[in-house]
Amino acid sequence: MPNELSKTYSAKDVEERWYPLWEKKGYFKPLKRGKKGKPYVIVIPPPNVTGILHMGHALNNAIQDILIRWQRMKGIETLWVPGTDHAGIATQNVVEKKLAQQKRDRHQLGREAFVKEVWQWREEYGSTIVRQLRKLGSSCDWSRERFTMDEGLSRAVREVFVKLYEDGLIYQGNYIINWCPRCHTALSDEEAEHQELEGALYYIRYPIKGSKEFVVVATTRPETMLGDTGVAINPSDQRYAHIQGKTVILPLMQREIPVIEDEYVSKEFGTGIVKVTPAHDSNDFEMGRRHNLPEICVMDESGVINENGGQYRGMDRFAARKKIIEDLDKQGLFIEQKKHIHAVGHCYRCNTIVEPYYSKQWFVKMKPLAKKAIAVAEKEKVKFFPERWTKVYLNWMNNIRDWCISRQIWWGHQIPVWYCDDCKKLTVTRDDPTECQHCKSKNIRQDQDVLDTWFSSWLWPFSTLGWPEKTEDLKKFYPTSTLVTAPEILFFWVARMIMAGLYCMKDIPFEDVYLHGTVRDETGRKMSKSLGNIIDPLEIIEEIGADALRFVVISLVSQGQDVYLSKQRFEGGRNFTNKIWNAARFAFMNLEGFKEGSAKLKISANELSLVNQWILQELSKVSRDVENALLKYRFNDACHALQRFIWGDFCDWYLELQKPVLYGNENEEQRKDTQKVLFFVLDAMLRLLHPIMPFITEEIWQQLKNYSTEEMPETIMNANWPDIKFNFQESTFIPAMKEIITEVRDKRARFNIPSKEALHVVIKPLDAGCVTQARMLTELFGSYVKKLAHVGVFEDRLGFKKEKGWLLLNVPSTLHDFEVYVDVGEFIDVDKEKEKLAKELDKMEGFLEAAKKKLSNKSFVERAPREIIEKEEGKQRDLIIKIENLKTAIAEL
RNA sequence: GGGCAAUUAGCUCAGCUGGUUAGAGCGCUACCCUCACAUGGUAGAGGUCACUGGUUCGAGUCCAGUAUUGCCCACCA
Repeated sequence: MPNELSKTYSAKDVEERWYPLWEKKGYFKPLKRGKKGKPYVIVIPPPNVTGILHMGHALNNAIQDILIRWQRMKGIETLWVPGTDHAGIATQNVVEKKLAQQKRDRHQLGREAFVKEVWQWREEYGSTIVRQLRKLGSSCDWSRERFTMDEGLSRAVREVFVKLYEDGLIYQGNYIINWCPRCHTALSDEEAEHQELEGALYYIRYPIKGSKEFVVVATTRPETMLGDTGVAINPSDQRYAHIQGKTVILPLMQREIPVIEDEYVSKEFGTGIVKVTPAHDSNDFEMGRRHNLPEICVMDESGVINENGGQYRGMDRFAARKKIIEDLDKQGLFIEQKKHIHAVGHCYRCNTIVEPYYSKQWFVKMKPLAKKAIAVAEKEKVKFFPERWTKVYLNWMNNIRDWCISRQIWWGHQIPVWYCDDCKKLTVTRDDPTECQHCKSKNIRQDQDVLDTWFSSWLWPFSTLGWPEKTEDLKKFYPTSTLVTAPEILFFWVARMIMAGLYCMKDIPFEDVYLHGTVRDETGRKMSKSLGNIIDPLEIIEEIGADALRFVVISLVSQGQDVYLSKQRFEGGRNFTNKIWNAARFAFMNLEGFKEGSAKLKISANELSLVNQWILQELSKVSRDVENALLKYRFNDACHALQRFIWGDFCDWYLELQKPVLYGNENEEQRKDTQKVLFFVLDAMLRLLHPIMPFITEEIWQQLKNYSTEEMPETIMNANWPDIKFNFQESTFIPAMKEIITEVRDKRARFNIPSKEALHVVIKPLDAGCVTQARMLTELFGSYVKKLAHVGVFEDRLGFKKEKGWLLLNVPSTLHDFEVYVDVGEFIDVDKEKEKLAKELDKMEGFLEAAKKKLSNKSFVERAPREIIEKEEGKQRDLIIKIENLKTAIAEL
């Protein structure tokens, strides 16, 4: 019956079968079983509704799923809250693009119809990413799925806005903000991404009034001169003492503007004279305020020169820049331009160069919120993994600036502020007002702006649990346990969530923050659609399955280092799933007739063969290793430990060694024991692997259940995390046997001895006292060595005398009292062998030299710890023996 | 300008609190379609751990500096 498993693993059928079943049965919901105590909770970093699954998501969600599945199997109540983000600007852009294709635009539609259009778009496409997350195997509790604009979360946004306003932490004001001339909206400082660009520093003459002299200013943005209302020098700059208090004529505009003195001006940069444009530069703005300079805005919301720009009106800012320089040049006022590399802000959504723009916006005062957020990181109440991010976080928090939260777009949470046409006062309330709070006038209008997307995301860890209602979920699941995300949104999101949590919930939102690297292509570039270097995770899943994808991606994650991917890398994952599959097939073939309640092995050391003891010992080790790795978020370590055990220990050695036992009928009892152990190890192995590779483990495990007479859980998802502790007496026999086998195989390979040629191997006890032990070796391991190394005779012989064609094996460093010989007869190639042995001898003598030097070093012997010295002495003894052996072997050739 | 990472086999990377004969996967070479798997097996080659100093009995591992690369932050126009 179980042999229906096909020869190669087909991920697609398997994966499509299990996920719907898990979900339907409600296994992703918080389930109480086993351990009491604090539940383990993760909130998903909500992907944009516009999103489609990319490798970054795959990595991010694979990690979360591993943590959740692992904790769930440990009997802890787990919750993984999924959801999506309305992604204000990004989504609006997408829908606008769609409209444009239909030759429509949002202004034609009007606000209400446009918003409706976006909602419709969301209905249609918004579940794409959510469906794709399922394909990955993500075990989120979908019954709790949230959206940053759903009713509850909108309630939360409203609540926190009003609360902040009432606490005096939200204010409205005219300031220079980052403006995207393409999206037509203000951006926060974080949303303006600085990129180093090669620009130019333009040197321009401004005539001094009533004089033939000039002052020379240097600027990177000549077009802003149209709005200049002053020229500034440093008060202590002797070079310019003579122009203090003078007036200059602004070229092109012929405006008279004063020379002011301000400490801000650096004497070293440019000419030491700065043109002051208060409406288009944040430093100039502050300077302007200090000196009461007018603020003249010369651009409109699209970055086009407006009516204040005189003859340049209607020109795009960059066209104007060019024209202005030309015109200045004609007038002899342009001196030169010098190459200048500087960081220029770009819109994080559309990559347009942002314009510092003077406008009325809403802001959140951040300093008061940051205070506690700093403390919790310093006291490690919130811990960052890798730790180095703590510093980055603290640095940002300590230099935090106010957060511009108003956006001039339509898709988002409209700002809950109403202006009264009559008394001009503001109404800010939790429920939509019908009249002015102050004068009861009905002539009120809501603020047209919406809030920054992140103003809803920063509430995510508690808004998704029901806040501001006092729900059961909130009580039970807040604070959450681990946040898994990428460092790119450390400031945007993580830092702000910590502030919001402390402000609204009076408690941290999560205990651990695990920051993983960015997914890049093999040349180190970020994967992006525009670069055309993406590897589509869905395509990979289609081809080789989510398990293989997860395994590969996760094995490359090392402590926050970036992940470099190429398509070729996924082959390894496919091969590994296939290996597991075939190991299982083999196991099932050999469990024929086995049916026992052996899930719990109750066998003491002396009842099992050494090989069985050995694999159980290795299993204990790997279960410990995986546990430790996951505890420390060292996912690649967990992967490697499992791969090494499954492929190396289990498949390459254990299964191969047990073939004689399983095939042969000589020892029925040993065969039964081995079946028991095989069942046990396979079961444990699958459970250890399940968090990383959920589908294949479930598939095999369901088959395995057929062999158990004991009740096993319905799904491996809810099986227990194996806690395996075998402590058999360490045996030197297994490693020695492995060495003998390897060495014999080596001789065979190097001398081209055909596999049909059965070899003769002799163990020679070095003294009579070891005879019994040698006999044990040959008896215990005879069948193994014979099968795995194609040995015909494997015997022990006291006083064995080597003849022509016999070679001393260089191996069993763990067996001091024996020598092992193999007869390669006619196949011997003396020169080849000599060469190899000489090389080996050379190496060993080098090591011995080093060991001797160390041990004869007085300070080493005096200062090094005892066990290190003993180890070194042991090493020296081994080396001496080895060298002796090598020398004899060479001499006897 | 400030900060952070990285630099170990041809490639991609492990190497966590200093003590091994420095590891893995891929690739490479040779042999093997052996009754789980050729998406496989066996064996093998391949490294003066970027450089220079220092601390130490002992450094791939700690410290300082140099170089190269990448990332983040920053209002000097």
